[in-house]
Amino acid sequence: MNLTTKGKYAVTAVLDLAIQEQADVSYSKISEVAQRQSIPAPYLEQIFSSLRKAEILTATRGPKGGFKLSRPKDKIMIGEIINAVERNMDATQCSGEGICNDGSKCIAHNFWMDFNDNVNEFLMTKSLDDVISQRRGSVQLKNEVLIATG
Amino acid sequence: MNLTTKGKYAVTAVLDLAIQEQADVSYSKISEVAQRQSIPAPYLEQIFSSLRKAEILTATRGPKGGFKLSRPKDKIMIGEIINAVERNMDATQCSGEGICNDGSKCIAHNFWMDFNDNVNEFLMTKSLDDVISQRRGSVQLKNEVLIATG
DNA sequence: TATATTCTTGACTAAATCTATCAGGAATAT
DNA sequence: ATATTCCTGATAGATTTAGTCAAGAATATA
Repeated sequence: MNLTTKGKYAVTAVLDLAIQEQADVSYSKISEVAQRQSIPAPYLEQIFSSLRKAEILTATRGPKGGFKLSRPKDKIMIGEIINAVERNMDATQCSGEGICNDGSKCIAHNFWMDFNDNVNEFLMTKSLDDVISQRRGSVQLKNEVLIATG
Repeated sequence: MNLTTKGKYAVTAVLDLAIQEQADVSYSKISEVAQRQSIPAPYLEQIFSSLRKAEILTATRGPKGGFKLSRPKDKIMIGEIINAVERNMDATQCSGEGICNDGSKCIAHNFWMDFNDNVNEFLMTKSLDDVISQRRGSVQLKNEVLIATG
């Protein structure tokens, strides 16, 4: 499993675009986002390129050009962003193939599959809108209550 | 956030010791565990050393020596094992210090803190016993139901 | 006591990955 | 035309990972 600076920059930068959209700004330049969020601009270029290919962002070139969200901010999930730029978020050693110990499932295989489910569930149910509205996802809150009551 | 081969080997190897204990085997040699679980023995040596320092395992040297769990298998949590061998499982850029954007919290800071909580909750509520009994943690099952029903 | 066994410690290394940088090109608004 | 902005691909240093290796210390057993 992998969650690096790249994925974190990606989430921050896309959140920045969502906030701009809220303020009625359409396209933002890489250099603007980079400066606001303290991200190296040439690195962000790479990251935005991946996000555009993943159809999370839309770009136009030339003066007044830049990037914007390709969808409403409640329809873009944090997990999508991470998957678009990170190598892999799978916790199994075998990419889920079940060949982690000499061709068979290792004794931790099912545990890591459960872990994957947990992480993916979390990341795929949090939209940009949830995050910038400070709304903690309702699933997460209910989960916390359950844990507290056993 | 980091979850590497090392952490996965660690979980597998400690699960192996838990299974051995269930079969009334007390001490297991590194070489035995390594072979059973397809882990390079000298690497496992390093890993077990960390786990001993974290008081998850107990070792004795000499013939008939080896490693065993330092506590009952329902009192050792998977999260402890990972924390003992991995560099850091924190998803924030700032190690939680809130200085991730030019000295202040970045706009994703609270989200990553929530993510940390979710992951830690999962890993710290799963014991070795839970995993080898194939018991899915009750928290996780309840969570799944909630998600399904909205 | 001698010996084989097993952990203990620390140094070392090759390969992979991460975190960028940079240059040149293509599209577009004015 | 020209300035602007994205687009693409190459490159490279630093860091981390995933191990290996050697020498030493403790212990059981004969």
